[in-house]
Amino acid sequence: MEQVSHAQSEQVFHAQSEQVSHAEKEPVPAQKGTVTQRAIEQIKAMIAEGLLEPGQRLPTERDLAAQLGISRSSMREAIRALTVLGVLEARHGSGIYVTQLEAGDLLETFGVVADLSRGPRLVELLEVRRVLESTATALAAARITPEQLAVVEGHLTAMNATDDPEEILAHDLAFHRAIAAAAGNDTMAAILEGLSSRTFRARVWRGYQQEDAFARTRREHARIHGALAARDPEAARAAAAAHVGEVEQWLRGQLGSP
Amino acid sequence: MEQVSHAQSEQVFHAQSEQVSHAEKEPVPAQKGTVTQRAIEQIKAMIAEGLLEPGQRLPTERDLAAQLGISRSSMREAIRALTVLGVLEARHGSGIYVTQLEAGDLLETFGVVADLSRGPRLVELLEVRRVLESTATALAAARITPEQLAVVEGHLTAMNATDDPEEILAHDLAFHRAIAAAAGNDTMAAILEGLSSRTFRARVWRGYQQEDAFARTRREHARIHGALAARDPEAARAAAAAHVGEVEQWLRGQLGSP
DNA sequence: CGGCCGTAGTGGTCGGACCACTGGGCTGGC
DNA sequence: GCCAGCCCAGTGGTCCGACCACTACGGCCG
Repeated sequence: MEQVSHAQSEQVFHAQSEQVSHAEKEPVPAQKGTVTQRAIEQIKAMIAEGLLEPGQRLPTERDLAAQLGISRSSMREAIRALTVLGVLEARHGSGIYVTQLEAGDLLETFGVVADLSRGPRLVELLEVRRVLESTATALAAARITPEQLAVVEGHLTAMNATDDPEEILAHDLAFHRAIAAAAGNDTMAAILEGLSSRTFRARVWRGYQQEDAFARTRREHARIHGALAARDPEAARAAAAAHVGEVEQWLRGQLGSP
Repeated sequence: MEQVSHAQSEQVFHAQSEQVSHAEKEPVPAQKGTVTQRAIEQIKAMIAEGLLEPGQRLPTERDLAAQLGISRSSMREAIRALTVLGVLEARHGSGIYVTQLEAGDLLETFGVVADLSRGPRLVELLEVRRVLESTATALAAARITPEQLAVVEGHLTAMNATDDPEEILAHDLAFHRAIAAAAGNDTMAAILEGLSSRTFRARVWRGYQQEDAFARTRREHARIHGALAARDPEAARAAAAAHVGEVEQWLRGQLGSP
């Protein structure tokens, strides 16, 4: 509405486009895509080739921009992009650093998928979670240490000791997180973390908890814990699959009757 | 080195910081994080709440920036961030649009994880892939249509008809992609796509193919195809798990002797 | 010797100018 | 009357330069 007259037609052609003035002997100047996109790829490539180690500090934005022959603005966009991907980390006043490139760093964006999905895709996500969660639980049954098992048990009892839905949800998350951690596959744990993100579960639970879900959930969790304590991978796998599958089936039924 | 004298100490304090000058009755002005980060969250929230439908066009960068009370530069960083996440899509000269928010759009970034992972995490990724791939193959065995099966078969024969590693790799990818598509879970297919990204597999294969891997791969693929044709989910699951597990075990052994 | 403080340096933000591309309306030829 | 082509307003892409907010380091003072 309040779009004033831009008057951008009085363009004096300024000699600004000498951005690639210097000699470029490359057979293909690789003018593909935007300069920002190119910068993203180049930084990614530098990391992939080992020129940038995890935790290492990068040159300043100004230097990086000069190095790749682009403006600081474009370089900042590239850095921002790699920041949200969990590849880089910018510390105000200090510098830009490569993250540890661990599963948790890179898979944080996975939560966005869960947050923005709805309808049929929620069921698909739960199906993926069922597969991974059951596997992780089975692995945990074989590898879990007594200390880790105690943590799991702690969340189980804490979850049974309260009626506050918020607290129950928190301990529910921690329960599964502890199991995933005990499975020994950080990547799988990180994916499951994303698939169980706070907003995602809260959204599903909003209606699910109105059923007799609390009692059922407690029973299922007890069964999972029992299988872990018994070091029975197959029982653990079955219990976990049934647990997630329960919610999955309920959600599948909800799709037809909004 | 060639860092010239910035001379940025002659700062005349300009009245520029009236960015939040207007009345803000919120109990907490939510000054958390950077303005760009806030913009990202706000746009994400708009989409999550349904204010922005998939495919819909957003206001211009300039309008959006004005709406949220930030500069166009910061807004552009936010847009760029959401672009790399597969949430938004910018078309030069036309406008900014919300993507279809399908699994493929949002999980495209998953490939970055595979590209930047190395060492033990590669094994973890293969373990995840083994779990998902075997499940997807089992599902496909139960649901695949004759047309889809024909496509799978086509890639199998094409892969057996050439000796060009590049071409074999391409058909190998397409073979598994076709199976994943037949499983009926787009989300799972998208994740598997990321786990089988071109650069990822090329890196692993670089050494793997020197063994007698070609013949073995062909045999395993034939076994998978046979299970699909026989509509035998359990056999398909086993064949797929063995196929991925083969590479997984080889890679596991490689870790000790670089 | 230790804490305080100044300051250089770095990421964060802003505003404006200009470039490159798209799309629809206008014009002119057929 | 219709279609092709041109024209141009609008929009994303890029660049620049200034300034703000924060960090880290080192010298100064008690």
